[in-house]
Amino acid sequence: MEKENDSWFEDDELVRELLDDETPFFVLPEEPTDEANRYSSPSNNEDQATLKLVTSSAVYSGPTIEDIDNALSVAAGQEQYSQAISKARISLFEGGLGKIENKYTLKIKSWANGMADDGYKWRKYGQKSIKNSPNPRSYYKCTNPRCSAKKQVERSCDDPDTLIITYEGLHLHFAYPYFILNQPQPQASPTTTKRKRTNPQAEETKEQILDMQQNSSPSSFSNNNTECPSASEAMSPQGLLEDVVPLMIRNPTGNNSNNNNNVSSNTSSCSSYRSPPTSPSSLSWSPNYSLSCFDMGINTIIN
DNA sequence: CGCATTTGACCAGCGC
DNA sequence: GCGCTGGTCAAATGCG
Repeated sequence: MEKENDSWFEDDELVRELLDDETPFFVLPEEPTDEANRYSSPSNNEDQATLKLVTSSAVYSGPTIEDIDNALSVAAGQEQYSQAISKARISLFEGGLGKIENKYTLKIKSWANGMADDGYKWRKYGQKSIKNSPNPRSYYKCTNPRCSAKKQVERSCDDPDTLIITYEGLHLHFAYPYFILNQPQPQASPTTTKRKRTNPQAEETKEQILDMQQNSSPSSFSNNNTECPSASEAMSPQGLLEDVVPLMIRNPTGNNSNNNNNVSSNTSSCSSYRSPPTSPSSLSWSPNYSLSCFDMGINTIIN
């Protein structure tokens, strides 16, 4: 919660916007073509794909692997992204990422503090002993009340140095920055933006997003996750990958010498709410580090 | 005192 | 139906 350094100020601003019920931070473009021109980098296809995802948002029933694959496949037809994403996926799976039903699993070598950290803030809510395994399994939930992401951490019984981390669900809040905004300066005139008329479909979706913001108090969210629109559908392929990519950063085979590269320069292009690593026992790396590392990978591939 | 973690109880799903 | 197993809940505990 406490601010680590100046680099968090931008994120704090974003978080405040996200949490402010009075401010319609996410608004669909009135004129998609104009928006597509505005967000023309790297390609209009990306915006159209994202728009498609946003406008097709439905009742949130929990992200699935299909959601991820579908979202990824949206960009798959686009030359730049299909290449980038396919490479990223290959890299992920080569690094130990596995896919079991609706969960992603990752086996990594633990070192130093012996804990795995992906840059998100997790709350441990349970621990169970596992049959035929001397090591217990820990259960974590994302501390963001709007997020249903969970993960399980256990040690491999074959190799005590290997952590088996199972990710289930997506970081809903992490999808927020990928909503298309029709206001370059969202704080300029919130009231006018909120009631601005658009096409009916866009208006409906905007209302869904606003409803999500208003209904997603911790209590209501915990009672009923269906209040939320599909995060996975509203998420860009980049965001989806980032949800699992952070673990790759900790892959022992990875090149950790890149830690300090482009940390600040990339946060603006991919600002997001990623909770600071506050769990004393499990967190040991910078969220900006994970973010920038992925950005470097994707940007390198794309460029 | 507030927050995170621990830990035992409870519940649901599944196989026999 | 019963027992086993995994997942979740919530009170107790610890720590800063």
